[in-house]
Amino acid sequence: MPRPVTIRTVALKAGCSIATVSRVMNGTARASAQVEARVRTAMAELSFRPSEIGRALKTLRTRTLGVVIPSLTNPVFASSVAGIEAEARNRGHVLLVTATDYDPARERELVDTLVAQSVAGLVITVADPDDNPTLDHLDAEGIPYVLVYNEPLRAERAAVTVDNAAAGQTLTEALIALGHRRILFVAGRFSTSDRSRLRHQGYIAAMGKAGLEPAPVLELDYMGDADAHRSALIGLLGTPKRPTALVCSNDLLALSIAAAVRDMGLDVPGDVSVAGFDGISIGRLVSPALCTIDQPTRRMGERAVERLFDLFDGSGSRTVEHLPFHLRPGGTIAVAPSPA
Amino acid sequence: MPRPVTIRTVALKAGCSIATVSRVMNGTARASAQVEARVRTAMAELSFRPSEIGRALKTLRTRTLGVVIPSLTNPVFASSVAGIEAEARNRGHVLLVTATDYDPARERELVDTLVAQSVAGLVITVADPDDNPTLDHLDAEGIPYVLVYNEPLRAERAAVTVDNAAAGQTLTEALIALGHRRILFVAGRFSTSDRSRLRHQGYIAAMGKAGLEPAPVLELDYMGDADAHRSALIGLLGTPKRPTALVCSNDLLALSIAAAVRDMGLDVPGDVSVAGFDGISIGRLVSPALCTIDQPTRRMGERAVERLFDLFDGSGSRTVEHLPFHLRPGGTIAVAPSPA
DNA sequence: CAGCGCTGTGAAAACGGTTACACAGCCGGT
DNA sequence: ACCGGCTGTGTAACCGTTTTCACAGCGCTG
Repeated sequence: MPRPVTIRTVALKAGCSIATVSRVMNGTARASAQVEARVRTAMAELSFRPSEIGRALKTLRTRTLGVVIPSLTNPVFASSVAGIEAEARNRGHVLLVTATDYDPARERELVDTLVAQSVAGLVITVADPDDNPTLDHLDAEGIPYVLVYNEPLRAERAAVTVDNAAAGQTLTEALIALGHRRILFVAGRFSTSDRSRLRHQGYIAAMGKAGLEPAPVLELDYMGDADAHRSALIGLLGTPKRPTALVCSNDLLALSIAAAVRDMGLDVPGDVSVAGFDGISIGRLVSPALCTIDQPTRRMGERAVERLFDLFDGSGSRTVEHLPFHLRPGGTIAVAPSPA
Repeated sequence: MPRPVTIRTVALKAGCSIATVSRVMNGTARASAQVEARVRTAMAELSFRPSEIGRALKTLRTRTLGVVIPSLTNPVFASSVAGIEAEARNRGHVLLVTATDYDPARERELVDTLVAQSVAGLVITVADPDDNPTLDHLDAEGIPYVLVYNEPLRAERAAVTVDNAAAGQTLTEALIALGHRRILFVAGRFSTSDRSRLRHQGYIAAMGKAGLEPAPVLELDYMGDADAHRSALIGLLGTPKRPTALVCSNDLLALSIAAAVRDMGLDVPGDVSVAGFDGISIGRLVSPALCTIDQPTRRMGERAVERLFDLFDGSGSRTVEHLPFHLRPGGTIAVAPSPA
C-alpha cells in the first residue's frame, strides 16, 4: 500500500512550494517557464491527481451533482440519468445517484444525504413539484436544482419537461380520430406522479372537446405485477360495453396492460387499442410497436444539467421549460372495432 | 444565504468543545448525560448534518462507492445499479455512477476520476476482466473493487456473475430439444463483452454435444439501429437453408433481431425462434414473451456491494461467485418448422 | 494519605487542497 | 535616485471533521 501522493509530494519533487504547484495545476497565476516545466514533469512522473476532497473542503463546493429519481429500473428515468451523466462528465462533474423507489417520504432523506455531500446542485424528479417541503427547503438553503419530468404549475421552479396535458390531449385525439368512443385512462398512482395527473387532464380535455364522456380513471400501482393488472382489468373488459381503447399514463404500464389484455384472450389492437406515454426506446422493438408519446428523455437530462450550470453562474431562471414531444405511431392502436 | 451550520455552531450552542460534539455524534466515547443531552438538543435545533467532506478529509475514505458500467440505458445494467444503490444506501453509503458508453478506453479515465473522489471502493463492469490494465492498476493501488457480470477466467478478481458458458449451453440445448438443427449465434461485439464470448462458447459446446455444426457467429453492434440489424440478417435468412433459431447474446439485441425478422415477413416463432440472454424484466411484458436466460440482475448488484464491504474489512476473497440462472421460457421460441 | 487508574472534557494537530498575504527583485516613470 | 507597481514565489491560514494527547477531578486501594 504505497503512501498516497499529495500536492506536497509533487512540490518536494519539483523543488517548489505547494502553492506554486496548485497555481500551475489550476492556471490561477503564471509561474516562470522553468518552474512550470518542473512541476508538470513531477506531476506526470508521480501520476498525481489532486484529491477532490481537499479541494472541496476549501471551496465548500464539490464538482458533484446529486440526482434523485423514483427508480433506475424504469427506462424513462434511466435514460434521463444517462443524459445527465454525459453532460455532467462533459463539464468535469460526477454524479451521485439515488432512488426513492416511488416513496415521496424518502425524498427529503435522500436530498439531505446529498446535501451533506456538498453537491454543487441537484437534478430531481419528485412526486409533487408544487406542494413539496423538500424543494422549499432547498430554496431556503439556496441550493440550486432543476426538476426533470415534473411540471410545477404554481411554484417558481426550474424544470425541464414536456407539456404533459397537451400531449395527453394529442394522444387521446389520435384515438378519437380512429373512431374510438369508449376510451379509458389507466394511470399510475396519481399521488406519486404529477405527470400522470396532467396527462389525465389532457385526456379529459380531448374527450370533452369531442363531446365524449370521460370514463372514471383506473388508477393502479404500475410496479405491480401483471397479475394485479389482469385482475384490475377483468371487470372492465368483460362487459359488452367495454372500452375499445386504453390510454396508459406511462410506457411500462402500457406494456403490462397490453400483456394483460392479451392474456384475457383479446387482441391488441384488434379488440382493444393500447397507447403508452414516455417514449422508451424498447417500445419500438416490441411487436406490434407501442404507440406512445415520444419525449426526448436523454436530451431532457442533458438540458437539465445545462440549466443547472446556468443557475450556478446566476444566468439561469427558475422557469418551466417545455421540450417538444411527438406522437409516435405504433401497431398497438388501430381503428375502433365495429360495434357488431 | 444563511451561514452554514458546522460542528462549531453546535458546540457553541451546547456550551462544550467540538471534540465532545464529535464524540456524541459518533458514539466514540461517552459523555456525561447532561452534556450529551445539551449536544443532542443543539444538533436537533440547528438540524445539523456533519459535512461528509470534512469527515472524509480526516479519514481519507468517503462513504461513497464508485460504479462504472457500459451504459445506463441497457436495463440489465440499470437493474444491477438499482441493487447496488439500495444496498449501498442500507449501509449508509452513496453512489457515484459513471458510464463508459461501451468504450473500453474510457474505463481508465472514469476509474481515475472516481479514485480522485476517494471512493471507498468500486463496482465495475468492464470489457475484458482478464487482460485489463485498469484493474491491474486498482490492484496495485490496493483499491477494493468487485466486478459484476464479468467472469474473469485467469485473473484473481472478485466478481459476481452467472456461469455464462453453462447458461449459453442450457439455452442452446433447449432449442435443440425443440428440433432445431440450424442454430445461429448472434452476438454483440466480442471486444466489449466477455459475457458474449462465454455464452458463445456454451453454444459451441451444446452444438458439439449434439453432433451439430456451429454456424459462424454473426457479430454486430447491438446499439446499432434496427435497420443495421435487418440488413445484416437479410442475406442469412433469405436462403432456404436458413437458420430456424437465433440465439442472441443479450435481450436488447434479441428484441431488435426479432423485430428485424418480423420486418422481413417471417414469423417469430413460427418460422424462426429467437432467444435472448440477461432476463430484463421487460422481456416478460412483450408479446410473445421473450425466451431468455434469467439472471438475478438486481441481486447481483446487491451481492457485489456485500462482497465489497467484505473486502473493506478484510474478510472478503478475490474469487468469482456464480449466482444461479434459469431458463425463462417464452413464446419467441417454438418447435422447429418442418423442413417442408 | 499517597498514588493509581478511570472518566469526562478540551486543546490542538492532523488531513489535502486553495488562497490571502508578504516579500523580494526588477522595471519604468518621475 | 526614489517610489510605485508588477511578477514570481513562499508562508501560513483556512475549510470541517476526527483523533491524539493532556489533564483535572474523583474514587479506590494499600
